[in-house]
Amino acid sequence: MAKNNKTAINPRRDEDYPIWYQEVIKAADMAENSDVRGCMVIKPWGYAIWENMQRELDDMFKETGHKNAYFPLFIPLSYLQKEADHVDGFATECAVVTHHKLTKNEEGTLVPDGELDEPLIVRPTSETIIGASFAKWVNSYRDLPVLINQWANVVRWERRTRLFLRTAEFLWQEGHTAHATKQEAVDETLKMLNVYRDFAEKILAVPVIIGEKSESERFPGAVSTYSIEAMMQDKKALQAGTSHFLGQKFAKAAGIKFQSKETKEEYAWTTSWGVSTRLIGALIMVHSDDNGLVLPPRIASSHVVFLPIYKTDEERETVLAYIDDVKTGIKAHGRYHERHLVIETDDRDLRGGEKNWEWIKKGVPLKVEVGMRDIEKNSLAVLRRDNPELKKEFINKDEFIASIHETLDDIQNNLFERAKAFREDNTKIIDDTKDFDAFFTPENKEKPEIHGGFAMSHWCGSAKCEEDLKELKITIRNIPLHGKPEEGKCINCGEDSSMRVVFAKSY
RNA sequence: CGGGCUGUAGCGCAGGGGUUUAGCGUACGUGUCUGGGGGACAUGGGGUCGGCGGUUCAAAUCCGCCCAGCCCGACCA
Repeated sequence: MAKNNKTAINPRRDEDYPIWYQEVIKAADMAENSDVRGCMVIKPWGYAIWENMQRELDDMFKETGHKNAYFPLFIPLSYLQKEADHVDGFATECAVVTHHKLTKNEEGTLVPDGELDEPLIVRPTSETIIGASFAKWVNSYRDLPVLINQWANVVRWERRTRLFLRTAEFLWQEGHTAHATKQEAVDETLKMLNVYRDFAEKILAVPVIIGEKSESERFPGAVSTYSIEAMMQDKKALQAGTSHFLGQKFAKAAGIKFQSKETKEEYAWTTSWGVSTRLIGALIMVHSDDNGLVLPPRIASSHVVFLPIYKTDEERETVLAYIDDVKTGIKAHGRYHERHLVIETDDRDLRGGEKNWEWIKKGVPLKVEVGMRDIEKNSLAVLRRDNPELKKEFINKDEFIASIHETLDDIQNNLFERAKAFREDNTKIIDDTKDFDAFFTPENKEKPEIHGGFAMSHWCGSAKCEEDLKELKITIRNIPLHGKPEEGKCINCGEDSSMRVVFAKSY
């Protein structure tokens, strides 16, 4: 059998990152483009990740007092219009429903018919329609706070789409809350931002920077927007989740009013926050390597795959029985972080090497080969996907069973630490304009190599400086919440600045 | 929405007005041998050449329009 030195994914990350990304998705069988422009089909291996995200997040939302509900897919056009900034932000990317039936024309082809009096838009986000409900639900300070989350699909008619990162239709959750006081709403906004950070770091093993968005990057209609920002392996930033303090703007637009203790009529203070299937894109781009997907165990579609190796039917029985035995042992060991371990046995009649590579490309954390030789030695041939050398280890069966949770945790931590080290290696404190320009300028302009990273530099706070820096194709990702106040000079204009912000190229 | 590149079998590609049935690699089916890192041999099946229209005796091939994908911009959660 020829030893093969080439990588499973072509091109490699350093050769062509965008194509590498698509190939990883294809090789892992996670999703594909559909016949509908900009929309994807999420296949079982990819969807399982989303289901796991949903379960983990849903628990966290419930623990912080939120309840799930569901609101309509369609939003009357007039609702969107109620909040001026909101309209400006979304009007250019709305799918609009104008008819309610189809009829056959003379040629026998189906054409839209029955024009609606008022067009409906397919929700790009639900502030306005949920606001309308809140307005009905809230009359007294006793009705507050209202803490609602919805799991839904939304549509944004994006010009340029990429699987998971930006699709015309995507899945997400959107939390919407209403509060009696400003402080309470601000606290909620930050609380959920922290929930997102915990989720990203603990479950996805993706380190993030939490911070506030600059005015130009703010959610349309928000008073302030906060984000979690992650660094991908091409050193670009990805906004992985947002939390918005909406002030009283949407409350005023929708009429969410209540009578206070002091019997005064007041507008509520609202928030909204969301994460989407874009997180799957983040997961791929943070952990995967030149051999395909690498999944952190806490979010993995499956945790362990057994590959039985045998020659005869008799051996097959023996091997499968041995595997069953190991499985039973693992199950008896209890749940992994309150989740049943998902264990597969791949007994398809495929050649060994091919089957091996398939699971490597799918990123399953532990791949275990079992053959007669292992059985004789009461051992297992285990491959940890986080091992870049792809070297398998022979481990005693009972030890494997006893330590499987620790092994999975070790993989989880390893992936997190690796991602964090990568981000730290590529985050620079830069005060000199020339250094700053050089940092963000590729050597090869025609086909830019992977370069840059996060620059922690001073910013005076003006929108003009932010605009000027777009020449370098960078934006302010966010203003870190826990940054130490520090006097300095704006990297663009040299004016006084009291804060360092995160500059980066982004998705 | 602008610029560039690309659409031929599941995937990757060749062919670039006429060569009787459109090829190659790989994947897929069957058989034998194999089997602990991407097998071997044999034998099969699979195609509206992205779509529509035009030029022509003849179009995968030339022309026009459209659609889709990717990259770069603009725009944007």
